Amino acid sequence: MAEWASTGEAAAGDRDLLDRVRADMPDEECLYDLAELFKVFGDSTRIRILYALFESELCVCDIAEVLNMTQSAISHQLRVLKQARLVRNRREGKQIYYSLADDHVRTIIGQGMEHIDE
Amino acid sequence: MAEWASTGEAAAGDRDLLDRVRADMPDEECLYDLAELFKVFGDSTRIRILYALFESELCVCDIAEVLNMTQSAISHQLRVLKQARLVRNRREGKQIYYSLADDHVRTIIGQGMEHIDE
DNA sequence: TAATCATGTGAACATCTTTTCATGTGATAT
DNA sequence: ATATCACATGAAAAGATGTTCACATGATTA
Repeated sequence: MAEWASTGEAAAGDRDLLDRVRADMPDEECLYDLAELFKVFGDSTRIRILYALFESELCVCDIAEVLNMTQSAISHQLRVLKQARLVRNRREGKQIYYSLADDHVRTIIGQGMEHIDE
Repeated sequence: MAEWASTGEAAAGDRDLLDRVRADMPDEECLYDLAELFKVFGDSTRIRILYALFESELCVCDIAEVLNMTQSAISHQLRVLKQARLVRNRREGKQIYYSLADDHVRTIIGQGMEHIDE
């Protein structure tokens, strides 16, 4: 028996399997963007900011107060969230109000919650 | 006019709003776990591994070949994926086959894709 | 048993991240 | 205009992360 046919599952199609996997793989750029997106969710400060915005739009100093962090730290993170188009902002006088950009945020976080609650 | 009533949106409920936001915030541990989970998705190597496993279960060396990376690097990443319970494995002779642990993986990645395709 | 194959793992290195600190910008009020 | 408030931003320091390298483990075969 040839060595490439040694095991069940992966044995059948075989040389084709890896080719098929390669073929179905999205392009490099897409995968990179996807990883970048999840990286944004991968920080508890940013997760907390997003959760805060679930309730209502908030200005920077309010977020800072709720999370008990410096305004500067929050501002840096809001920039990351904005670049990922997860939040939007609008100015009102001196303050700038941030809100969730769309519903994917809720869905993604919701699915994440489901997974850890297993 | 008192300064705390200066703007529209956040002005009404007011002192209550931040309290409400604080109240609805999941506990620290939960938020941390959630961030940890997304951190796992936040690396293009791991995303590529997961995508490869969309197609079929695969052994470590096959994954390494498909991604054109060293077996060691893949092994390290599989450990991370396993600790996050995103993949499972089974032994078959010398080889160890990895597969997706559940459907949250597909859902989460799918939602991520939708977001970047905007 | 010894050799070999597939995989796991610890340490080291380079790189990237997050926060802090100091300062810059834009808007309001005096 | 000047002071003040809310926010943004660059640089630096501390910490976390991913890959490589060398080696260990576990299973098969000779």
